[in-house]
Amino acid sequence: MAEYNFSEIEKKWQEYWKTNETFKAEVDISKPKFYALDMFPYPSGAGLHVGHPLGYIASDIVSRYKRIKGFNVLHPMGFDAFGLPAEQYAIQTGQHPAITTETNIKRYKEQLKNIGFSFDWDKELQTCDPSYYKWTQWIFLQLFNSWYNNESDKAESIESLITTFEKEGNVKVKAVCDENTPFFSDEEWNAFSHNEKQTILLNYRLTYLSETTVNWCPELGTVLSNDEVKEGFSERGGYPVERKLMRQWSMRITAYAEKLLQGLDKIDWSEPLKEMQRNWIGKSIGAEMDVAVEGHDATIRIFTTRIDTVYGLTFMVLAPEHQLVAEITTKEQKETVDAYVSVAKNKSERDRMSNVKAVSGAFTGAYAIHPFSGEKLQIWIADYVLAGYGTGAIMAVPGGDQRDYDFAKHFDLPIKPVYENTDLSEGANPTKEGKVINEGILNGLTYDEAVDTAISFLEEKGIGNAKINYRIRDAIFARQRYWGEPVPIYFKDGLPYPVDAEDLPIILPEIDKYLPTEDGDPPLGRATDFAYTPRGETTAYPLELSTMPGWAGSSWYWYRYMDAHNDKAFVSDEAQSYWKDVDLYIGGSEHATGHLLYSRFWNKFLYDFGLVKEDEPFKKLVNQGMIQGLSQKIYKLGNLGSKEKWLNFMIDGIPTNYQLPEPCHVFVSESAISNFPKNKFTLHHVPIEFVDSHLDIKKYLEWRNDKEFADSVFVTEMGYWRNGNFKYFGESKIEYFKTTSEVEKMSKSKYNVVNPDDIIEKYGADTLRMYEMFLGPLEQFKPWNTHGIDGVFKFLRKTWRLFHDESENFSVSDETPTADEQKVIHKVIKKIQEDIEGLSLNTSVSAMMIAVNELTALKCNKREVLEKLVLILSPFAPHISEELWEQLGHQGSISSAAYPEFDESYLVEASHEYPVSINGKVRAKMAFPLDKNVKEIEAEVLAADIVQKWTEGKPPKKVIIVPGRIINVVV
RNA sequence: GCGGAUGUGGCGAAAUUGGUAGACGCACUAGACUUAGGAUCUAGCGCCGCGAGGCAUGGGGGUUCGAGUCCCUUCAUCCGCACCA
Repeated sequence: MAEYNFSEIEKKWQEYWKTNETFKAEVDISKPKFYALDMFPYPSGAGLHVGHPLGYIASDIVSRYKRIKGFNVLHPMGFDAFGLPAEQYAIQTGQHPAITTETNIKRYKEQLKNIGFSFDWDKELQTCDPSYYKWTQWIFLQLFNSWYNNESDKAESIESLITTFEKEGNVKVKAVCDENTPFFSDEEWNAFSHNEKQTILLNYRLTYLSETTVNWCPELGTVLSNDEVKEGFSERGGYPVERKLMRQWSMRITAYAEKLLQGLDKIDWSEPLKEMQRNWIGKSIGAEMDVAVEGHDATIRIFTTRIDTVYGLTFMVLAPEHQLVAEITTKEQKETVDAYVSVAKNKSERDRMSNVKAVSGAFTGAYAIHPFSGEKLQIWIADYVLAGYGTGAIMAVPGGDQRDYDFAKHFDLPIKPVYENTDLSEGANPTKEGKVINEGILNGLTYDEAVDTAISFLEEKGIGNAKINYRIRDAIFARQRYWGEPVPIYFKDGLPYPVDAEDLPIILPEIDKYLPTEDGDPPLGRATDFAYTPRGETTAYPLELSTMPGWAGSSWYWYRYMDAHNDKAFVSDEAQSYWKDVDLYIGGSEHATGHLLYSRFWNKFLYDFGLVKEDEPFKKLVNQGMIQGLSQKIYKLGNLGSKEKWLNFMIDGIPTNYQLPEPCHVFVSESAISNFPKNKFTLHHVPIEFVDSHLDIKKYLEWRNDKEFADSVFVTEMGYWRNGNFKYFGESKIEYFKTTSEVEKMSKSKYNVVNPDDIIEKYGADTLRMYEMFLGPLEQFKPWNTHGIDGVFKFLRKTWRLFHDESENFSVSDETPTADEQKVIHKVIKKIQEDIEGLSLNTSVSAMMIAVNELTALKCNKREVLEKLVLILSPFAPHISEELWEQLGHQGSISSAAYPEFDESYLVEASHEYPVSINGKVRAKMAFPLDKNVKEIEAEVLAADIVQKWTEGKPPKKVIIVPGRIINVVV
């Protein structure tokens, strides 16, 4: 037997697992289930880097642990395969995105397999596979055919709504629907034409087509949802995004706002993540109120969270887009208002954001009547009031709100205090403390009383009510792109109709070019015969040309893994009743307001129809931190194109000039950078493989592969390198050219990607797995560095040696372990168990190292101990564990073995075994856990309650002592 | 501005949840074995001090017999949202 030969062992066992289908997960009601899920990757062209598997390793450790703990574990992997990068690549190269995607998936799978995950590859899914997206389309149809009933507080079939309309119209219906839906009676409904009915139903459907303001990205040629836009730029590609009015598909996620919020309380997610979702949903409790406009029938409806401050209302502000603006603006003010509106309209989202502090607005010339006091109030428009939130109009209370205050100061509008002891000379007083002053029915009341009183007043007068508002908007659900799921909708008379579920999937058609058509239609407009003939008809109607957004396929995929090959249903009832929900979901926090919110939404919808068993899909969720790369950069004098003739710099404070042989590119070592004037450099990324404490200049130039750079000069603090030769400025000779490094996200363009395959080749997958865990807490962001990896590798080699003698032969003893050996192994069994349950995987690796060190020191080679050691090691380092398990004489995979029980009696400290007595001072023999010595200790009893506990009871069970002092007594 | 998190050696980090701070690993130092060492083993390794000892968990204050841990305050860094009424 040879030394620890990881590559041979790893190959052998990966092969074994594959041929024996070791990790196949089938419904087995005799065992408890455990579902460990990873966020499936989008297979990009750059391949996996060492950061990707971090979460997968963690979930794999838990999966393997749960298996030997007796659970039936579902641990699947698949690919989120539709998306923009493959399509952008297709546009550039003409290659079909399916081919790019397939190639990338193949590469990903190879890389994943090298790491030795216990995935059940039989369950693999790809969102771009028609047998998968058939069911994505099917769920889309369910949403299209549903509405949300606020009365029953769940989604119901659209048929039930039609029945209600036919019987009693929509007046009594409490639905989540378009706010502009007119009221109608049963007679009116029945008198509507077919098309009118369909148009109205769109206001109720949970996926619907409507005219809305969307995020339009001209570069990508598509609309984007709110979570795909970051600070006015597209998340993918970073292109500018505009607001634009378009007829678009949306998902009525707002119907589930309250449930999505409530549900957060019962799931085990990290607090920051829940907070992000709460923030995104943005519930605020307040009131709505109608404010009459002088000389008009129209009233302005406003939303406020501070109805208690209504007496501080001194003017009104409308959003520039508000529909009443045109109507109420006076002739005198028309020009000013129109000008302001058009400026506001043309402001891009970015300009608006960068200009948050600037106060602007225009007076409409109209006046409103204060609903409580009857005072006359000026009506203004301003872009600090958003059309998209609340009612697009506010009551301005400059005494209580800083923005209103700034506005009032700027335009010299009146400011009134609301609460007692308010100083308004510097700013508004937004607090709720004290009593309301100022005249009126709220005078002298506290905040709570004032709110109640004001709302009662509004209700009495019929001009308002309490109101809950949510910030979350319906999600735009269409992309004018090719590489996505076709929307199963056809058009007749310009109205959308669902494709019959029997006719799914609507296959993504082949097209000649992946660009919009000349008419500006999405790329699907290029397809010939992309049409649908409804059952029982002979006419073919055009199908929807948009495709679904990237998040469609990922909003339900965890159910598909349960029953991946079912062609009768998206998941069988049997599989779903067993696997139910995800016990542990690991993935990045960047999906907080996208995937994780949409998934919960779809899940709750499916739950309403009894299609799934749990209303929350992910019981426990952990965000793994990103592993960042350490980029290497070099300084270049001037721009990339510019050449230098002279080197002007300082040495020891003396200005120095060197004439270069001819003008050339000049790179400067980090160590010499301070010799040069500042701000003359540009920084360029260098592939990290050329840097090993210093830059390998030859390799770098070779890589540049550019004649123009061939004679570049590389300046260090002592001289410069050129064409393989070094010229020194003085006596000293230091030739190393230093780069500068920076922690950044790993990416191809920064040349800082570390491929796990390289690590595996050098150290093996088991070392990679353990090292990634050892790096630090799972949730934390951390840069990748290989500095500690030797330590982990040494540990595995040491472990191997416990089982083998000096001549590398397998050698274990059947003798009974000593008490010391038992203590070591039981301590670590307990620790690992606690750590895995708590996902504290970095400390469990440490614990394992300690155990192996201790066993090595004890020269322990007892079978009983080593078997247990292999078992607890197996989730972390499965390959070496399988090999050792086999050498110990076991048949088959270790994953069918049982996790060892720990025996508490080996772990009890000696403390309570020694008699203790009390007499002012206490003498006791105590075991000290850390130095493991039993010492005689003199301790002084200080705390009275301890003395009492001591004297009341029998001999204490446990006494904790630090030198000189008793610190606790467990009776 | 609002919300959330995090601050411990040269570095990654531990700390049984209020009980000997710095486990474990890296780096470093010395020694042993070696033809050699980027192999292995042994010892040392927070700071000050020859020592006894003293000081140390971003800073300041508090509660407690006892605080990295709890409370108040302050500073710094990171993340999310951002004119949300």
